[in-house]
Amino acid sequence: MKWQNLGETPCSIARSLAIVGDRWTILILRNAFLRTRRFDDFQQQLSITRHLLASRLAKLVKLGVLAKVPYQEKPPRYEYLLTEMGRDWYSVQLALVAWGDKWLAGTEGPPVEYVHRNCGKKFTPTVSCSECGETINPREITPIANRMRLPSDISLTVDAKTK
Amino acid sequence: MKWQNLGETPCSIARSLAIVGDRWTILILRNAFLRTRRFDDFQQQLSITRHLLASRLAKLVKLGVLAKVPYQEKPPRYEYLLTEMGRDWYSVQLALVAWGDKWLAGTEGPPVEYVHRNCGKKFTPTVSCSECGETINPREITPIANRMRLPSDISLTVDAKTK
DNA sequence: TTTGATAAGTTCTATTTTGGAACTTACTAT
DNA sequence: ATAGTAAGTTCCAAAATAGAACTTATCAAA
Repeated sequence: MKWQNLGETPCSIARSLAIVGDRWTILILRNAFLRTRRFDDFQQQLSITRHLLASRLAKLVKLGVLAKVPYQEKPPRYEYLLTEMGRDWYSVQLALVAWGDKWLAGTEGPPVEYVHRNCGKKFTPTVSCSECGETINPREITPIANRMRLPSDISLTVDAKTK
Repeated sequence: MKWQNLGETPCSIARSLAIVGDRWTILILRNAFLRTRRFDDFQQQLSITRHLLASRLAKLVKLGVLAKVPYQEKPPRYEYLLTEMGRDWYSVQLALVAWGDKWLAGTEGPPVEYVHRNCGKKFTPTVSCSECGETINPREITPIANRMRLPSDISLTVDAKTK
């Protein structure tokens, strides 16, 4: 599989990875959500090379995740703002944070906590069913292939024994 | 920033990326959730080089995401099974699928749909608040740094104008 | 009017990572 | 004896990345 083709395969994971499938891109988006907008700020905060940053930002703009917006004309200067598509990435970021908090935080607890202002409480981001609201358990999900060919043919179960 | 250090920074996103921050690893986990367990099956399904597959599997085993379990003794053969930590990754995967379905599926609709057997319906994975159950909107979240230094100092707002 | 600073990149070379293919080891089956 | 299977390892060429310096455009200060 070549990375150029990845975005064209009938799999939403593969397609997403074609955009955000490298570590720098995800860190750039993390900082965008923390209100970083300018080239040099990203560069200094992340210690990313300028070359890579330029190419990642250009890609995110091309694909519609960020918008490059002028903030002054003389000399021309731009900032990178999250689009609606970019803002929607927040769900994935929160899910990633929740996983890291649970499995990688060690004894010190999570590096960042989140308050949901609507209810005023610190919370754990939870992936739930849009229809019944229940928290998702992988064992209770059946994937149905529309156009993607699944490696095996059937439903997802996680701990099944070798036949 | 060097990748070796990424796992040690006080940020759950960075730490998670130290494990799953490359595209192959995420595709390996995708297929693991579709019941693939053996080296050659992963290799053929993904068209990944054997060398990379071996190194990615070893890393996932070392970090506790997969378990390498013998399934026969003569000759010794192993399969790679998701651990609890690995199964928990499913939340992130679903969030990623939901994002890809929404923004990258085009007119054909999602390549795979998911049924929540508990309620019997096709659903969209939704990230919600563990405390009040509401769907999360990034504008309603305030991150609180415990040990991570935030680039700016304050709360997250996505579309604020340049000052 | 030279010097310095700032922002947003681009260019250059060295190093690291990845891709592709063949090879190895330890069995089993014909 | 030959072929097949599973799980890797080895080798080399090609691609991506890191690190540092350089460029362009403008403003501000000395």
